[in-house]
Amino acid sequence: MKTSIKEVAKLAGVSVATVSHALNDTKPVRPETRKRVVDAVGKLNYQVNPMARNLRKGESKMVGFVVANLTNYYYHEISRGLEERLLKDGYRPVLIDSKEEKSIEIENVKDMLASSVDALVIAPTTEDCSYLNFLLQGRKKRIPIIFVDRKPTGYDSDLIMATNEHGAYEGVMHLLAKGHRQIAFFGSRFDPTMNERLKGYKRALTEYDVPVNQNYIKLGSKISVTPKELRHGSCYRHARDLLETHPEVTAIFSGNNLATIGVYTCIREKNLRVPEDIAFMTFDDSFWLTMTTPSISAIAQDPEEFGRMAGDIIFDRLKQDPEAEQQHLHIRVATKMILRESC
Amino acid sequence: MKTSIKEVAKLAGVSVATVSHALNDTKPVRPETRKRVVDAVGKLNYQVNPMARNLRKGESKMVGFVVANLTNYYYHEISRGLEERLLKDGYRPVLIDSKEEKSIEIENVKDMLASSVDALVIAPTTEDCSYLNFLLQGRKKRIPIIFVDRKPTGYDSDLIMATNEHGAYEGVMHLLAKGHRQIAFFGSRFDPTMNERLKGYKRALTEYDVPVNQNYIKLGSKISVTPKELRHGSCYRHARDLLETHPEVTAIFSGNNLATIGVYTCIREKNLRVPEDIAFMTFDDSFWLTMTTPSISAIAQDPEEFGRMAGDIIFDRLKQDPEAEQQHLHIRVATKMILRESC
DNA sequence: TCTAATTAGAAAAACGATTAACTTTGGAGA
DNA sequence: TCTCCAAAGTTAATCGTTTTTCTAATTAGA
Repeated sequence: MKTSIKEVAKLAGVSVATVSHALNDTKPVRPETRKRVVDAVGKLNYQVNPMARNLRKGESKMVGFVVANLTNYYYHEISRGLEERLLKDGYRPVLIDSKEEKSIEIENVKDMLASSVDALVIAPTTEDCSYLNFLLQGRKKRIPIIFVDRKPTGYDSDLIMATNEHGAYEGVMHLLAKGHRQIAFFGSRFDPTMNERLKGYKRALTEYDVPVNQNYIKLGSKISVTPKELRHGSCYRHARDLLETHPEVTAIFSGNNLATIGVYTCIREKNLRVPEDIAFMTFDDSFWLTMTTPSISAIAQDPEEFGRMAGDIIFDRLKQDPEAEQQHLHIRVATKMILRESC
Repeated sequence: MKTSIKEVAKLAGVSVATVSHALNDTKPVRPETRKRVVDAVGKLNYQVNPMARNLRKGESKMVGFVVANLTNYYYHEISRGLEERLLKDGYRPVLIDSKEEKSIEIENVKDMLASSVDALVIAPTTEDCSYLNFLLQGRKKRIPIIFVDRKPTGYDSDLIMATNEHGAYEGVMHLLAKGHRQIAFFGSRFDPTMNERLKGYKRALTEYDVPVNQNYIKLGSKISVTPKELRHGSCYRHARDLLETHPEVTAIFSGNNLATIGVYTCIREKNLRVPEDIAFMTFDDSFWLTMTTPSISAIAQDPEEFGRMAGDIIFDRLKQDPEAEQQHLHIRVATKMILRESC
């Protein structure tokens, strides 16, 4: 064990209460006494034991971040922003991966609640988050819960996500304006967010009176693997099938970064010229999209900003009276179309 | 607050001690009594409060992972492997970013020790880790400390890292075998690991009787930024300078993934043909190295495996008698050369 | 049948802080 | 001079567990 407040008290010749008050400024302490305490702290290299403090104060200074799929570096970026914001107030994020499995997600949330985190950020795997009602029942103190990236049903709370429908709409409109009419849509998996993007895709087509062809819409399986394995995952196979059976397709809109890895790998292996043979655009920006030849146009989000915003909301909520009826924030962050060489 | 062991005890009509013993199998409990306890637990949806338990037991079930630079997704991969291994035994990693700053690293380690983590994994920013001697002094119970990726001086402990010297040697030998003689070396920053790679580079040159030209060796600054910003960071500028002032250079060996982002961005912007105008090889493999045209050859490590190995060592150490004198493991994991189109 | 050993459970101490409730002292105001 | 209040401490309760120690009851051995 380390040195405790008791030994500090003994060395300083005061009671533990006085040490605590001196250190936390919770009660007036004579300058002379304070000096004795501070000296003792320095001499003993004392640091408070956070477990004892947290147990007593009923808090943990931890924020759980339950991530749908840590394979997706997109979430790491959110985490970066979140961490940056939390550390400013002495809080820490604790990540856990749901691997795109609802059952794991539920376990994760349960686990986090059991660890008595002070707030929870959830990037849900599925739409239905009603399990939260069950998990939270019977709790006296309610904790802030912020959803990011995907909008759940069955449980309402603060929410931060991109203008997915509009972003996809804008991207597909660009492809249409360039003259493309046979445009395919790929997604790494079907979830509420992907659905919004798909809607944007369809709306754009409809606006140009292009019929929606279900054969052009391909959604991958939800297994969670490393990015390297994604190169030849389900999106890769779907892309290969589509390009072989539907050579009339002239453009692809990829619904997210993971799908792009598979689809673009396929395009490369088939030695298709981009954008001449096939135009390409993706949702989500990444540093490597400028390393490809040609560089890849994208509908960009700012995930780090999502993380910082989530942190802001958490501290707002933490400051509020937990009993007060609260209006949930549903924040939509605008996407930005970044045109490069691929379309 | 949530329901505590007290209420379980009351409902089951036993003492808290009995509840604890029944739940932890630390003492024999009559089947009938146990059933009453289990029923009460179920009815109240009771879960132990980990802070109370940890306070009492003097452990935290957390492993601190102090990362040199979380911008580098390489460390996220280590973290993935580590988390996977730790979760199997009910432990959790807690990440913190040192942003390539020694002072931040020291604060982070101090912070982690104060949080009473049960073990520490450190990917150090600097060679000199003697500060640990100071931070650890006066602790009764010593905790396992595992270094990954970079070998420190001033404090000896378990260590896991790649065969950096050999990996770089092998890569540069390949370039030499292909006929290149003017080979540049880029690194994102100078640290012990980069130094090992640089040595491998030099040894290969020497073996071919090629003099080492200091003008061909460029090391970036150590600031920590996002991968997107890295595209035009110090490695980018160094590459631009070198390619303009030393057109005789025909091949580049990049010392790590971050440097590659900058260097390759420059190559692309200059519209140089790879490998005809300039051959390219990098240390560290990434999924996007096959998305570029041409695909990029790499000296691959398996960072996830590093994480798992670190976890294994931690549990070994935790099982050992902490007083026993221990032999520190210095594990070197072999790299693998993956040849693609860039050289 | 009596003693010793075993078993099952309860009581209480401990972990290391915070904090509410007391004590003591000194000074101000009437 | 007396009362009251504020300041600066101390004592003790508390958070929710685990674990040591204690007690009572049962069992085993002779």
